[in-house]
Amino acid sequence: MSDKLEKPYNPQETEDRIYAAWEEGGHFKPENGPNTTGETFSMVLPPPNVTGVLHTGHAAMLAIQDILTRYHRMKGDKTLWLPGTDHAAIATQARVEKDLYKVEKKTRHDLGREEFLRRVEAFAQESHDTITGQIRKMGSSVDWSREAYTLDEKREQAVREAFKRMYDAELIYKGSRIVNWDPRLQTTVSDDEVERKEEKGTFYYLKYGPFTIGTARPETKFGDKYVVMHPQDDRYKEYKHKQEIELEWINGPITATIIKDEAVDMDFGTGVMTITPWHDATDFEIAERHGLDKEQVIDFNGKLLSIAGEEFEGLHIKKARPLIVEKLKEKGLVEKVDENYTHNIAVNSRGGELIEPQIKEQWFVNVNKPFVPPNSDTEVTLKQWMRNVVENGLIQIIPDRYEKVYFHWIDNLRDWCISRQIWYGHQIPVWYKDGEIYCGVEAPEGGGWEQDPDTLDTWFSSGLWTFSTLGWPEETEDLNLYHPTNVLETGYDILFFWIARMILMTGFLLGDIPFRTVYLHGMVRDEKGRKMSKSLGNATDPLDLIEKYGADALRFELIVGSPPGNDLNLTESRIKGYKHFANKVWNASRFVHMNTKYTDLKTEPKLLPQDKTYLKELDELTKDVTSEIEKFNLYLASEKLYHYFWHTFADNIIEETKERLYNGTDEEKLSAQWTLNKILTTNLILLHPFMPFVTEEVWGLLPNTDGMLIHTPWPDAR
RNA sequence: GCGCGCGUAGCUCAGCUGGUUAGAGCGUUGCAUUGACAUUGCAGAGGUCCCUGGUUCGAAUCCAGGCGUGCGCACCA
Repeated sequence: MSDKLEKPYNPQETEDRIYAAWEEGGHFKPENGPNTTGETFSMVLPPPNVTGVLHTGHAAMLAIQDILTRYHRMKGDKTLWLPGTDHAAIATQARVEKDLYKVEKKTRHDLGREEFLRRVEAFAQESHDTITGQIRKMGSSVDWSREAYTLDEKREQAVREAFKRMYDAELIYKGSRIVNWDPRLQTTVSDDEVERKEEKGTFYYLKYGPFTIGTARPETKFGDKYVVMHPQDDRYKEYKHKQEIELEWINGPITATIIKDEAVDMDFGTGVMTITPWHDATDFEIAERHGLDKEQVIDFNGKLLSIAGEEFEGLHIKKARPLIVEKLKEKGLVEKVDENYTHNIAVNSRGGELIEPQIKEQWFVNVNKPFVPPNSDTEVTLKQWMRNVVENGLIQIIPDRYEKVYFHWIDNLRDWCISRQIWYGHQIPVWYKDGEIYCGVEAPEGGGWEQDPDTLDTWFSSGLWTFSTLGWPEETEDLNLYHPTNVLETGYDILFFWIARMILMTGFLLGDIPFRTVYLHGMVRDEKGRKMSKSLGNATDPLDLIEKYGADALRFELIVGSPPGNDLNLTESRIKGYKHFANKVWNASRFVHMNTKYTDLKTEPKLLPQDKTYLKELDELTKDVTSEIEKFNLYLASEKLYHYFWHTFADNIIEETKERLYNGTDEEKLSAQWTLNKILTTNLILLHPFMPFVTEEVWGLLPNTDGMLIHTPWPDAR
């Protein structure tokens, strides 16, 4: 065995073998850990989308979570890190639709729901296999025996149960409201999935009777029969008490009603505007406030309706706009044109298509309706609940500056639109028959019932993740043992999408929190701090980096010098440096091995004062590293270990002991041997969460160690 | 408009609750090394710690203002 300490360290030869030994030995299962403290420690893995492969951001997430997991396992907590993947509904469907069209020039409607879903599932399965392989490559010590999928049968049960309970409590309702409609994907998307993109366009000033109104979208103006002004705008005071005016509009004379509303920004444009309540959220709200008519102008495919007149009906808005502008000009209704107008347009962040607001009947979660949570007798709304649990410290967010961001988001939160007109996802557990409506976990008895064709927003099922994975709605032992989970570690970019929704769901369904601590990591960027993207060509595949430098080195790079919440610029030269470090660990171990292998070091010999000093420093290190990990300062813990190992242990202590090892008395020699072995083995333990592979490999090759390092107890800091 | 972050060596970045000669990786200069390691060691060069003012015995670190830069949210008729 000991001949294996060859040089230099070869991660490629080592890592897969070590991982297999851990996995096959059942070492990731909480039941098999040392479990000496009587405490549990649990985390769920934020399930990666089955839309492709993992990126370096995932790698960072895996590294951080694995460090916490290994630390707690070694410390003696009954430790569960539960893995899984996310069906990602719209993202996955869009991906498959894109491929389908590219390769076969077909749409999902050409295939039909059943066949199309078969294709998506095949794709998801393939993605799943790739992803779980990558998770293994990173060294993640997840309990594969508990692996879950957001769209598997058990999770389906949880989703239906959750839906039914919320429906019965009237927290889920069906209503006609303005939603974000994606005409290409033919589905709604939630407010958080809409992204604002800057676009250069043209701004038209139109003559609207005595007023001038501005618009970037002339094609929506056909039905505009309300003109809105600010009630305090003195420029238009002559109209303050006037209700109606006659004017010439695109398709002839109309009667317009003058509305006064404070939503108008007096400083923008001319301070007067017309509204299109069917296709704009702000306009919709104004119309609601004043009880105005709402008329649809654009259909769900982006084509103009009959309100546009025979001339334009059926035309797609893209084609119609120049024609409409032409007509407006002919009629003398265009007063001014601003060609250099930049504004933000709404696009679907899951597919990049323009969003057209529409009024549509959809399912919503009411965030303002009071309910009584389980285990409680006071009423709260979901909004209040989400705020309370963070405000009163039940949930701690690291870094804490994100608490402010979280509160701000809650303050702006509107009812959550949860229905999607796509096929891949959890179909809504509601059935209809002759005007009757039934909501249940199972389909109703008897024939003639038709299930709602819509599916649920992917975040609805992810919101249940901390407990649906543990067996809920059944009262399982896992649920009792591991919920609430201790830590939820994820990127700050999904604070709203996911964290907030988990808090919401867990609050209503369990009257509890899903986790005690939220650890947010930053975005992984390229060396120059640019976002990694396929189009820039700067996206790095973690597998390539592992191949080149080893998973230990990559993990170290993702941890050292990267405090919670800070973006990290991934630098290859630094990864190389950490590969050197792994090699340093290897070589220092070789040295200790060579000089101790024939010596029995089971009992502590009489130690020289110098060695006692070294061991005292070692205790300091242990104390420091432990406390930094407890405080989630992994970046400091790893840096301290790096420095101690290289510049204290290797550069000083080893150098100093050489003289004694080669020329000292037996007593001096034995003291040095024992000390070196002690320092090395302690460092291997402390380093193991950060660099699991090289440390486990070395541990197995040293003669004075027992068992596997993964289950070796964490040292007490005296 | 509201909020948040960052500005430290040529480059990319650490520096916790203020305390001695300010650190890392890579790069760079010189020397050394045949017995853990050239994936090495030692030594060196290189910094007005963005600017101004304040608090303090003492500030890269705390406070205020400014400049630069990045991000989130809202609005965008």
